[in-house]
Amino acid sequence: MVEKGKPMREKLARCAFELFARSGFGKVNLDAIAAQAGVTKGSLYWHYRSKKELILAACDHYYQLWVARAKAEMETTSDPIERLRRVLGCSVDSCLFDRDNRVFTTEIFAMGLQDEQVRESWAGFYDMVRRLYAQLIAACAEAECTDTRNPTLAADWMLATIEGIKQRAAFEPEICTSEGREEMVEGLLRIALQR
Amino acid sequence: MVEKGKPMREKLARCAFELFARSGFGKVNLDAIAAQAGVTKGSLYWHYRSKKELILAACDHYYQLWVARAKAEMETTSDPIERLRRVLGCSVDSCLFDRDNRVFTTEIFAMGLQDEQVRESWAGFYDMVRRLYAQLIAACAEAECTDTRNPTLAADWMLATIEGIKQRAAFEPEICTSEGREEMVEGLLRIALQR
Amino acid sequence: MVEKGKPMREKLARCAFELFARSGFGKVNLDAIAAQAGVTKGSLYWHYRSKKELILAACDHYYQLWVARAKAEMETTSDPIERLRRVLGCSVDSCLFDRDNRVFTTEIFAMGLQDEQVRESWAGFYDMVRRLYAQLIAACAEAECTDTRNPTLAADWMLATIEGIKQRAAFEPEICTSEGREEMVEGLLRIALQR
Amino acid sequence: MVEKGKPMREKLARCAFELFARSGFGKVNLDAIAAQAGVTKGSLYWHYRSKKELILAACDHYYQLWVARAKAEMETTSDPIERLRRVLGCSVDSCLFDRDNRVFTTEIFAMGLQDEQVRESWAGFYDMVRRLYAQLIAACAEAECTDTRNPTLAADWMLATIEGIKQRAAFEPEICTSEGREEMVEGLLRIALQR
DNA sequence: ACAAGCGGGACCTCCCGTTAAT
DNA sequence: ATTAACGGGAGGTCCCGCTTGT
Repeated sequence: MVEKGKPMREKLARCAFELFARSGFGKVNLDAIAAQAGVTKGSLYWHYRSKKELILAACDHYYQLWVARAKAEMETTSDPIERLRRVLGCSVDSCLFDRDNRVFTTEIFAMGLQDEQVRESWAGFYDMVRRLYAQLIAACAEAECTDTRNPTLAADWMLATIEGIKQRAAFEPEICTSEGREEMVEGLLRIALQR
Repeated sequence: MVEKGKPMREKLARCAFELFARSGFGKVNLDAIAAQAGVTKGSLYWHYRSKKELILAACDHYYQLWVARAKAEMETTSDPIERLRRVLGCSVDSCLFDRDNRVFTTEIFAMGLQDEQVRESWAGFYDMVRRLYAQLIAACAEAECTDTRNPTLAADWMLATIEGIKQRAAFEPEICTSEGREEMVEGLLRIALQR
Repeated sequence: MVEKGKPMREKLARCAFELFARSGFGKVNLDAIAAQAGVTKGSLYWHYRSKKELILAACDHYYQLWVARAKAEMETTSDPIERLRRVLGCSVDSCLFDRDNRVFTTEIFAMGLQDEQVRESWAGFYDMVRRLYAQLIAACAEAECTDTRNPTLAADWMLATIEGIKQRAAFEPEICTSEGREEMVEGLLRIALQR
Repeated sequence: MVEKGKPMREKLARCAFELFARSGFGKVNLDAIAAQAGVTKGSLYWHYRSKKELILAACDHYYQLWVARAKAEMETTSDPIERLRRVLGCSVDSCLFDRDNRVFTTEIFAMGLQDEQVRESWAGFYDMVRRLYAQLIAACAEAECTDTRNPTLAADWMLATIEGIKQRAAFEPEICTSEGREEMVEGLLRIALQR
């Protein structure tokens, strides 16, 4: 079973994502990505016209992964607060325990500061995440369990804090425990629901 | 006055910082840094034996800049809350209006994920910043103007949020206004003082 | 006929050998080798990932040359002593009249003192040469024309002396004549056959 | 006691010799040599005008060492054969047990193939060594203990074999034992005295 | 769609020799 | 005699993107 149906284009994007997420854009060359996908660079250039295109494809791959994970988490419960808590837990897990996620998102952020297209790509993803969190927060408000007046604003503050947690996790391994995770999730919930 | 007394070593570190902060580590080559300092690459090698050494020197330069700015801000008032507010304002300004600061810190963070020495360097700076904020927050508590029980914890959450603000600023230019600045500062004050 | 069939990889090894044998490893750069082979340094990198790999390839090329020459010489006669004499003559010729051979083998020997891989490569070749000479000497003994008891030992002493002849040839051009050659060959035969 | 009387020029030559003998000419830079001598490169260039001059000075230093060792060995006995045996033992020791000696002489030999001055320098030393050995061999003949007719020729063959022993020692550590040493010395004596 | 090979160039590393000052 | 600092440049490593052929 050599991965039929899934065309090579997607496989290359996935392999690119995996390697980029391990070592960053600068340290991964196109030969390595092609080799990881079982082809050569010439083939890679048939699917993508440049390294940057491949980076953007890796981003899209990452966004899809994120959405799939969030959706899966949301379908496990119908209680608004629990739902928010679980998606938050998902985000916190990525920050605390998933080094690849830290590397990839940081690389994207750094490149986005210099490159318009990458910035737009990431901004679109960020908006989507914000909308999703705002909806989750609004659902909590509707359930009368909180008095949140501006869900989008609450989501902004919460997302900002998540970014900082990701950074702390990289430099303070001691917070990357299950206890730390619970603290972070509850703290973020307080910010989100403005309790 | 062609900068005597300050040796070339520091000038190189400063030039390196400035170029790195504009374009990132990957896009700045040693020739450019040497040229900016008015010497050649051969001379640069006499002061720093590798690009990484130069990066670390640029970091130290950045840390000194940060400390100098924070100290200058702190000396403008003796009121604890106002003092915290002003240092926070300083941090927020860096995030919202100083693109170079965003680029440089992000590059450092990204590199720190791959390199032990850079990670340690940044971790040391981060600890220093945290201690400073914790002191400022504790001073507010002592002045009985708040009931903050754990200044270090409060500083952690606040710093995390600042990181996120930096990221948002990169992708949402619309928040980079003086009104946005005031909102951010007040919001961070609330987090710091747990009101 | 621009050398088809023989892939570029071998052509590069041959060009590398020729240039190395003329000027030594240190004075030959990869651009020169690539240019000699009619390609650029970028292409060279596709075939060999480092200068050292190329050096080892040049060694292998040299070994093949040596073997081909020895075999050709051996096929010219079936008399054991004459056969030994001719192979010896081949070796002596290399020492006395082939400056490239002197340069290349000396460079390899010098590098072998510092580098494990080169040392192993050369040691393998040396063993092969020793076995070949031991066989030739043993064949002479079998033909009852001598009382050599230990062909390998005899080969060792003989090869050692050949090395010294190579060195003398470099510093005493006056011994590099056809008369000198005959003296050397006969002297080495005496050592080999322990007469 | 910081080495008075001996001027820095000689100290530099000695340090150069030691470093060259460890790593070869190519891998030792002038800064390292100066540092080893406790000065800086600028000072080195006051004493020597180029790296090559320093190499030639290191050669002279080596020649002096060799002569001193040989003389010391010769003064331990007055018996001609024993005297020859002891000087030979000295040479064999250098080949078998002194890696630095192997490295340095090989580097000199390799460089001599490309550089006229180095070649002349080494040739002069080689002649001196040959004359010394020829005298020792002639002394044995005078003592009627052998029928050597041409001491210089005998010395040539013997020295050639010594070179080969040096090379074998580099690639066959198993011959570098005290038993191996005795075999070599006796074998070389047979060659020298044409027994 | 894919493979092999190639072209061109950027960049870091490294080092020799020089100079101004002491 | 000695030092800090510098200039200039060579060379190995590395990689992106292209071409050709199948």
